[in-house]
Amino acid sequence: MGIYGASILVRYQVGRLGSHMSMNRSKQIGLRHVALKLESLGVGNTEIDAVLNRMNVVAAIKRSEEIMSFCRPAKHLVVLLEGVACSYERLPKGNRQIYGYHYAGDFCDLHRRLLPASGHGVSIEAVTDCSIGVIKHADLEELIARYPSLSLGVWRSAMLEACISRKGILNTRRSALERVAHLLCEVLARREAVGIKSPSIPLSQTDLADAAGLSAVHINRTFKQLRTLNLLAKEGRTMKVVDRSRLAALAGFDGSYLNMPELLAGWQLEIDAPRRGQESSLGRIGSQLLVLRAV
Amino acid sequence: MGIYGASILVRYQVGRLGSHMSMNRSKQIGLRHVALKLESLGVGNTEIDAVLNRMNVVAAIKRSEEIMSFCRPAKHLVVLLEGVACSYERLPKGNRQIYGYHYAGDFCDLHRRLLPASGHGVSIEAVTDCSIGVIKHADLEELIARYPSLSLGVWRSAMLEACISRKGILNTRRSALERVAHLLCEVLARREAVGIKSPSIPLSQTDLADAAGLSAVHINRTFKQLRTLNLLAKEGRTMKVVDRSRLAALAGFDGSYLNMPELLAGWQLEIDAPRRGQESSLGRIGSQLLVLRAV
DNA sequence: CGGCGGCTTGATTCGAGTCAAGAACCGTGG
DNA sequence: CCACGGTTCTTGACTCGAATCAAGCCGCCG
Repeated sequence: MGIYGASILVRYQVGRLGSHMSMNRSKQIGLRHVALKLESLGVGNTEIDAVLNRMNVVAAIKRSEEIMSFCRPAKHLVVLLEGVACSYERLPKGNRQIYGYHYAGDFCDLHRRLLPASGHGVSIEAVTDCSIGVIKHADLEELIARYPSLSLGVWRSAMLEACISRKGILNTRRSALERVAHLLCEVLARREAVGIKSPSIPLSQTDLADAAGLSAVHINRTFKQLRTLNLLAKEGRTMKVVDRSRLAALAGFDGSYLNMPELLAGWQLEIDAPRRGQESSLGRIGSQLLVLRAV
Repeated sequence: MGIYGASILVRYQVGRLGSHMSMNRSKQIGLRHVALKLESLGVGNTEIDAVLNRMNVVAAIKRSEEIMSFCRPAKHLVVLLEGVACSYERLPKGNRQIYGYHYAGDFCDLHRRLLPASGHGVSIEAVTDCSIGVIKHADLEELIARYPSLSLGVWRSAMLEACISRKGILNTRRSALERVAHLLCEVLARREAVGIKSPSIPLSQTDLADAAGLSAVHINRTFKQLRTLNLLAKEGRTMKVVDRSRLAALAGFDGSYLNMPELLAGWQLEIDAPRRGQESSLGRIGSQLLVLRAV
């Protein structure tokens, strides 16, 4: 694929990089993720190469650090190379709403150049230790002008964000149990897409509460409920998803909106797998719970 | 500006067009809206002309009709020329969630071509009588490849949708009163952007309930409350906004996310206008209400 | 005239938030 | 090794906002 074709200028943020990771390896893995992401957006190999060639800073961000504050005054677009970040906004009360999680390969602040006013108030924070790369807005725009497939790709990427946000809105209409289940399914699916197949979810309950729009206390109770249903289990400090397909069934999760063709097999059709001819009961939580309990 | 420069091929959908409107006039107004929209997205005049030249069907849709079902099998992109539509999705229970309203000049189904799977489940319905135009996906993509400013524009448009959806998520965290106020402010602002300056809102309470994510009953009660606060008034069948700035203050509405530079003067700064030095109380509804009542 | 869709209102239920206190689990430094 | 302060998790009791159920009303159109 020629991903690492040309020489890539990498400058290290002195003293910020975790000492344990090999920089070359880290860089390569990160760039591969960007390449995969672009590929999933329909961008051609030539264009991917061109983008990677312009990416010229890599820095490490520690857990719970603000990512955007790191590169003022925003002449660059930030790309996540490794780790998980989240974009969020704070309500007047202090309360934060997490809009979504970003994974390796994702563009973090597409809005900043295009619609500075619209993105006002949105911040991005590292949920785990992260490494990021940047690309100059001017460079990216030049490439977009040159390569139609790239312009389709970034368009698609923005559209995808919109679709995911819409699903988020839809999700607020569900009960807490379904909502949390849906959120977990989404997180799991997106992690798999970047190659993390572990069923453990490295997010604190507070994080998940802010993402689901529920109070931390109620998230906790919901988890307890999911545990008694044998869908989740404790694993030391973090949660582990025990039964993905039943979790997806409970959530009514259909991952097709995530635009990950290669993953759909595992998720899409399991929703009505458990029962035939009784689909009407699947929609209702009350009876749904009873079914799951009985089995 | 040369909007109507070249000859525009317009074919009428026989028998569907409302007999009372003059087609030429309707067509021109609609196209002007598309031009304004594209302009607000930063698209140049040459490109706007090129897009308008490829738009070649105009049809009328009556209130509460499904717009998407009208043009299968989706080789075209649908553009709203006149009227208001809404995109929505239905929950398993039958319950519908309105994602947002579309106004004259908006693209309705950007996702269908780019991310068919992601947009699955989303429908678009005419809220008032509408007229629509279409443009072939192939044509649009050809233009995008040719004109960088157009590709930035559609990118921006998708991004804008994402930002608006995000605000929608944020909105679900507010109380019903603030939420409804915010929704009304958004509707008002977007209507103004397309030249409708009337303070009356032509949406049924059910529509607003589905958009706000509240039950119709509770929307009604909230309206009553807003009326006793002298923010709203009944005007025959529909609602009329009496005091825009106090409504915006109550909602904590900052319209800048809507990307409408020309409108910001009227909205942006009024939020903390009523009181100085007491900003802390503005965030809290309880006291906020008392303030409003006292005045 | 009747019927129907949208609005209005009351009574009741219930899910989720808030408050508060305790327990388990860090990482840190003595 | 243990003592510590600080998160994060857990649980209970209470409150409250919004959904639901139910009924009556208004205005419209056939």
